Amino acid sequence: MRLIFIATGEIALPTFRHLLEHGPRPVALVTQPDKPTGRHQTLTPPAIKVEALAAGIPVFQPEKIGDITAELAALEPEVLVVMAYGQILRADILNLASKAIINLHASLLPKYRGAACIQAAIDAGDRETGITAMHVVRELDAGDVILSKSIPIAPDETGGSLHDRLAELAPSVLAETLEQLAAGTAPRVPQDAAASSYISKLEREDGRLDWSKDAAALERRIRAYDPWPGAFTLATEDGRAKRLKIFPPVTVIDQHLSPGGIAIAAGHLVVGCGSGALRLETVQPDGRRKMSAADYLRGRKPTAFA
RNA sequence: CGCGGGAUGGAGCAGCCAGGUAGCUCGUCAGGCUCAUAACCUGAAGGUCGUAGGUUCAAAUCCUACUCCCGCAA
Repeated sequence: MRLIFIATGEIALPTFRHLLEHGPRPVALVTQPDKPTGRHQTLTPPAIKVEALAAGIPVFQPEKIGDITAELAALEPEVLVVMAYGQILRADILNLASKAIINLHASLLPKYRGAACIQAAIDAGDRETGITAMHVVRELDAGDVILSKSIPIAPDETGGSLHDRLAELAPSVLAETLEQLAAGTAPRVPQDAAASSYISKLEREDGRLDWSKDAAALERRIRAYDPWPGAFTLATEDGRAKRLKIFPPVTVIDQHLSPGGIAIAAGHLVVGCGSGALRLETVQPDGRRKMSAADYLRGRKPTAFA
């Protein structure tokens, strides 16, 4: 089967490797252009590009995938597989493959269409999530579903741990999908639009905690947003607001404090929420490295979080 | 050279702007008190103030270069 793999995010790596090892070997990889990244804005290639080149797979990095429609068509693909690519596909791309264009999405569709699907599942307190294989249509993540596999979400699950586990789940979803497509037995289940939800891309600023919310919800958010985009608050120290990152785990405790109010006792740092409170374990002041809440309190004297 | 913060005994910080041989909160060790404790009291050890130069009678403090850590931004 002639397959073109279209992906950028690291969640796609295990699936790409699986194809390299067990086939069908992709005839090309389409990924995002190298981008300036890190503290010094060095131009960095996507990790998947590096692996593709090492394996001798041709790589395309168009600014817009529509720019290389002809080149992709010349490869006469039967199947396009899209996973965490990061660009919206134009209509002419959707018709390139003779057999199908499918997308692997990290949620149990129709829930959590969009970019931040992994964080959304934890944030919402769901008990399970998964990988869904579907046909790509114009509307984002709205195509007919072929199959999905689910995994449970652990009580201490973080966005990072769930990301990694879903990445490992994806190869088997794709393998089964390809088998069924080849055999002509692939189901095609329309999504229930009424049950759908859309989660837009997260920005760093989205990680700011709203202490008026319920303690349990904040605890979930801190786990969901770790390591990206991270959770933070503005800590008032000496009358000045300083950014303070907050890392899991945090513990929900039954203590009454005003939202954003702080209680310090025996090296513990407790923050009041809309209902209940959170005991913090690990924080990181602006410009400093990650440290325990007890260490933080030794050198800093926060009076409130906002 | 994208912008910015930082490097001070084991930990987290102050001191630097207006140079004059180092301080706070803890930890560690010894002893004391206590039924007991992450409690309290007394004492002790532990730092060539990131590295290398420079200015000066004198540098943690001023100047230069370098190394490393971190935040923003992507």
